[in-house]
Amino acid sequence: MNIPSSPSFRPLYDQIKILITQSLIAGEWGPGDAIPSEIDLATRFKVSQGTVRKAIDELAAENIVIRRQGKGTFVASHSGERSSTRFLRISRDDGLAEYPQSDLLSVTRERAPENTAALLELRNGASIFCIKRLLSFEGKAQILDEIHVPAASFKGLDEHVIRAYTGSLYSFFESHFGIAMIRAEEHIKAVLAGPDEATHLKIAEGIPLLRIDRVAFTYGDRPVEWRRGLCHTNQFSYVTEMS
Amino acid sequence: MNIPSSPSFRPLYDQIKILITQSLIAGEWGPGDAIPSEIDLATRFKVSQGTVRKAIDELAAENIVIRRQGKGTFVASHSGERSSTRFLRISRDDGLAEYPQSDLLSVTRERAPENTAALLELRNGASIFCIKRLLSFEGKAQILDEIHVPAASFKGLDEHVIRAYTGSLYSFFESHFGIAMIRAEEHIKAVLAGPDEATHLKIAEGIPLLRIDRVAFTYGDRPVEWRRGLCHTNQFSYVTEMS
DNA sequence: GAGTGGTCTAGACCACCAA
DNA sequence: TGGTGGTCTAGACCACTCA
Repeated sequence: MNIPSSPSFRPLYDQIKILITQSLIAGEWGPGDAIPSEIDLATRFKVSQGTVRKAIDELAAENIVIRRQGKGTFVASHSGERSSTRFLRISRDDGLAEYPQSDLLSVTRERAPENTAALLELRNGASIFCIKRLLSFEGKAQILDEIHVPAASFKGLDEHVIRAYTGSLYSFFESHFGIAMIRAEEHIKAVLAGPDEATHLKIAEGIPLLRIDRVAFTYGDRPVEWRRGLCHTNQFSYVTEMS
Repeated sequence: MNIPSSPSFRPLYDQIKILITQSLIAGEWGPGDAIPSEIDLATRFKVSQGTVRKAIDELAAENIVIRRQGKGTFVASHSGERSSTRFLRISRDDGLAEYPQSDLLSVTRERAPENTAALLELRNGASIFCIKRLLSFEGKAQILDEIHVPAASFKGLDEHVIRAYTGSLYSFFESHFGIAMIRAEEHIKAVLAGPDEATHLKIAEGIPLLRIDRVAFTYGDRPVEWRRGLCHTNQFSYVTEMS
């Protein structure tokens, strides 16, 4: 009879992966920073380089970390021209990529209603910030966003700090609150433009829009943002790939 | 083993990966089949098991092949309850998963117009099949599909063969034409239901719908299907994940 | 128990980058 | 030139499956 020493087998590299993730949660290395070299981590954790390598390989596959041959391994970030478009799935039908301009409409503090609280794993009525903004491509308004984040994690957020920042919202979240978005789930429906959307997107009521609901997660799969985007898709499409 | 240094460096495992892919294209192993064991492939290609392993790891990451510990490595297939939903991103808001029922509307032979030909990499006017069908969840029509495939690759396709088959369309393509879909790109817009959609989906004209355009690819990134789905999203959503 | 994929190691060497 | 990630090997052993 073989009694398994532990209820479930856990490979070494998986444990290493967890340890690295914990260091990321603890903020030992922030977005954009280099993490220690494979050899350093191998000696720190007392395993072979190959084992550390496999752990980092998986983190890289999840876009939590980025490898650069000859330079090192870096914590993924939403800063920089390339990475700022990482979570932006809307693109022009003619394929020309362009980063949208963001116009802030309002920042308010609210109490989380039931469904918002559930999605962000907060208690009902918890304090949240609600950011409304308009994304425009080539000066034409295309997306009306309503973004909700827990106030507890984003202390000090207000209209002025956001306006003072140039760059993507997630890049702003990283640099001001140390919160890195690493994964997101989206649920998409087709809806009709109401009065509010019609005004901001400068279209007629009744025009069809994509309603894109997103929950975004940080390290440890902790949900930290819920947003709803209403997107005018006359010259734009939501692009996905699957395999 | 000595690799001659060529203008661009190509790792051994990458070459192995290409060789395996070529065997898949040649039909040496079909969907659902087991491919040779890592050791067998290692001796066949005269490399170490670790190198074959890395090649297969990548193929597995792309869902081209599926590893099963203790059993072997198998060519990915759309047959079977689990895999038939692999490319279906529409799901009920309440989370209950259910495989839709398909009602065939028509199968016609047509000449590819310019844009269809371009997407499928055919010459203008090439012969294609056009399949129209209705997908229903719990008896309620939700998606109106129009599917285009090159006639040259799907010889003998007609209404009767499709009707005689029970199972997903991609499963049918695999078993009857040996064509396995391994990757797809989708472009999504919001549109209004026209007369045709209204009739089939039993809704009023002007109801907002998702218009989902897909190009699907086989081994070697060869496009073999273009489809447009019009989807009623009252109780359903298109679900995606990103990282 | 034989065969498969999965883990882990140790070591050699290559490609890339920066100083 | 030294450090980093990337490749490749050979071998030992573990976990899983099935006959």
